[in-house]
Amino acid sequence: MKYWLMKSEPFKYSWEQLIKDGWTHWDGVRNYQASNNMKAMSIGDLVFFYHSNKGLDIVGVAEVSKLYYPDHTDKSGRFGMVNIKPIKPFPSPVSLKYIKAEKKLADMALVKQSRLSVSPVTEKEWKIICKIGKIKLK
DNA sequence: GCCAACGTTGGC
DNA sequence: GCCAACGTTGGC
Repeated sequence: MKYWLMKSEPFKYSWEQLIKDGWTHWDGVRNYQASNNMKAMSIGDLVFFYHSNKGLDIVGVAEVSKLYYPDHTDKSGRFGMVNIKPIKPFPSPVSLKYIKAEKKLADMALVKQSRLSVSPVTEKEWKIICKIGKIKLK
């Protein structure tokens, strides 16, 4: 089991929209590091859904539901995507502010590489954030 | 709206 | 293969 974090601007594609849709393909990534992270995902891996620009918090947990495949919106054929489906919203969303203030989370890629839209999360970080956000998975 | 960080492009 | 110029992301 691996853990990830994916960013989306809520006015482009929000958590609420994901709930409505039931699933989505994560198209539009044009960054090798982000794309490679998606390549490394397995079915059932869990994903924090983060709202960038507006909101600035982790609002829900999603699950990888389809392995990396070519992004049809990328004409160059260099980048791919995965599908995800929503699992659960956070009863208490975890803000970037909190993550920055918490020493144990200071090494998160979200903080260190603020421009990376798909990043890995360690098991330790995952557990801390779940606890803070008061989310119980199954 | 500004700007720092950083990825990409293209000339050499 | 280097690096300046440029574009984009995203927090503030």
